[in-house]
Amino acid sequence: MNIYDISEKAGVSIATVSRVINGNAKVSEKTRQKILAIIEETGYTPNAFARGLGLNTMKTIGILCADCSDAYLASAIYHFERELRSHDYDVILCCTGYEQANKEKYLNLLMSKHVDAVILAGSNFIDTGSDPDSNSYIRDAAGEIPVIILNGFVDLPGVYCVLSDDQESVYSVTASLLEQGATSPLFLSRSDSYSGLQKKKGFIRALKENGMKDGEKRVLSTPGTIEENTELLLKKAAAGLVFDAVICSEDELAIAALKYAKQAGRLVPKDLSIVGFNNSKMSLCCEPELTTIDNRLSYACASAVDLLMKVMAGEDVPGKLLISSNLVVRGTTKALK
Amino acid sequence: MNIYDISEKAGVSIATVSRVINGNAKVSEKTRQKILAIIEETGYTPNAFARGLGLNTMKTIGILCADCSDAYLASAIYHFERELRSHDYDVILCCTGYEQANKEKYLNLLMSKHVDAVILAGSNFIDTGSDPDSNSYIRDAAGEIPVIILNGFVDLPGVYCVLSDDQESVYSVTASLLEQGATSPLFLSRSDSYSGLQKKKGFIRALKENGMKDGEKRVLSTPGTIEENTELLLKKAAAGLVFDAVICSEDELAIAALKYAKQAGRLVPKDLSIVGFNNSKMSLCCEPELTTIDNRLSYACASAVDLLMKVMAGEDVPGKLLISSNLVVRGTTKALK
DNA sequence: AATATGAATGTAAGCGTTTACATTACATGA
DNA sequence: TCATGTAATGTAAACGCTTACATTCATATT
Repeated sequence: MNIYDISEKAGVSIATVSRVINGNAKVSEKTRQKILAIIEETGYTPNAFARGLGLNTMKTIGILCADCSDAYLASAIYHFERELRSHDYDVILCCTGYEQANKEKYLNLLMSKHVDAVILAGSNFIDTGSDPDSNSYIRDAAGEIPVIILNGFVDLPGVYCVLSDDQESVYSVTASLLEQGATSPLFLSRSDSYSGLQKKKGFIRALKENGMKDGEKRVLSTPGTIEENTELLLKKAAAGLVFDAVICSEDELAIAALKYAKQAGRLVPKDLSIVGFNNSKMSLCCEPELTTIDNRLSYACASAVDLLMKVMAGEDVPGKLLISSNLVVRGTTKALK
Repeated sequence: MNIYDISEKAGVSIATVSRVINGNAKVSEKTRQKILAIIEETGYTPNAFARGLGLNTMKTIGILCADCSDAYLASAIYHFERELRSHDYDVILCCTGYEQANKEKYLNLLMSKHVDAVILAGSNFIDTGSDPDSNSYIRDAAGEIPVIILNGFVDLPGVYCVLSDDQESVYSVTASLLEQGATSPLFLSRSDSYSGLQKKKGFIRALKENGMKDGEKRVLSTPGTIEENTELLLKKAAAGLVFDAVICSEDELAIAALKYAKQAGRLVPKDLSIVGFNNSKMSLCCEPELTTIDNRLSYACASAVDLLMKVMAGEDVPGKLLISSNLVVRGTTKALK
């Protein structure tokens, strides 16, 4: 069943059929109805490949992420997918599995499939090192199609970044904690990704403004599982590290902090305050439930798709869109403003 | 840059170039090397649309799920994607958002994109009701391309089901709990999906074999959030429902049970045993950590992809593949065999 | 030396669309 | 009635590949 069959049944040329399918050229109302009826009746769907060949687009967006089973990224993908589909775009998903080499490889693969744009979900796609050419693979892609980055920033033409104001939110919660009497806060971070770095900066800035010069020393960078990080805190404390507040770059780290507190016999939030990040489901699984920073992911994703649609429509849009976060106060801190 | 450019540079015909790209016909080693070198040098990639048109396949698998931000499905998708990509297949992702109408709509959409096969991730795609034609949308799809179902079973030609032995695993843990002295177990289930039903059956069977005829009455079906389910248990207990063990169809329900226990002042696992399902990250976030059933998702996904490759290679494979589960004993039950 | 054989390569016809350009049909005004 | 403009439709080329079939070429066989 192809466009010739339809045109024959309708007694018109294939061009006319194509025109009613694409709805971008004038066709008399009578023939349009007739063709539509036949399409409906036969259940004909245009061949996507041929369409792609002719139009050089398949209405498909590529999403690249490290690991779509990560709660945060999974959520982002869900929102992206639903939002994009409402605009009639498909989603090709690509997970790098945190393998460095896959970033460039899969980005190129997506390009070769002629996706109309690509979304890099997660700040790990940005190299924060000093090599000026480290993000060149992004630049190359952006030269051909729009590139959207979620929670990462790089200033390149054709790259549009949507990020939460991580630095500000960590700064602000740290400042509140200090104001409330905390004297030795700790910052737990998963990695030195772009957003991890921003959060760290916010933490250090808050400390500095409160006369604490040793900010850098109060930052613990650690990958590792919940269990490993619980161990790590126990060890650090045993080794003499003092802390009465832990601000984390992810909820999972905060869970580890909470487990540490249980095992060390410290009372939360009386002796120790804990703040997570992302307002994930995990933050509701523990006792007490986590105070956490909600970076309004679904709003960020919707904004990103909005922005993308504008870019593809040829509109002029800024290369950076900042989304403000909300602090969700629960049981691992005293009341916070 | 197209195949003509390459053929020209190499001084051969486009057929020869095509042959070395596809590697399925004889080309002299000398010309092959020459062409390969030119392809490498120019960075040429064949146009995927034209390729699709010619071959009528795009090496793409569609994955349909209700909600890719659900921890379990997210994990499944991750494993599927990586496994499929290692076989050089792309993944188009489609989330129905639990909307009934989207199941058929998106399945058809995937078909119209000429995916080579489709994976239905999650048992919610199977209608367990009595309408004999309720799964006809699956049959229609399976008439054209292979359909893989994860954790659901329906006996139709062209449909291949990979499922964990949910009934057996719930039966077995329930039996162990009873043997250990539990007298009034409860089963918490999210929904009457195919796999939910199997789990329920296992629970009821274990009860019956231990002389308890009121199995059905000891099953609580509940959607709802952690908070709502905590409330539900508090209310039921207040209304006189007695239970000393809770077996859940998902870890999240077990978290609710744990929260109920905390609020009701019941000791876990001394007064109350709790068993979750899926061995998700959530099961590690609480105190004590959850005893849970690990249905070996990554193995199931790998097996499913294996099976799919065989189907597409024309091999004869069974329509049902059962994956055995493992019980992971942690802190919410006493030692279990 | 003539011929058969088979490997390597080329030719050209699809695959199913879109769309620029050509054509037709029809209404309008002179 | 005829030229003119416009709306509706048709024709055919293009998109970039795959592949059946045709051709060439080198080698082996007689």
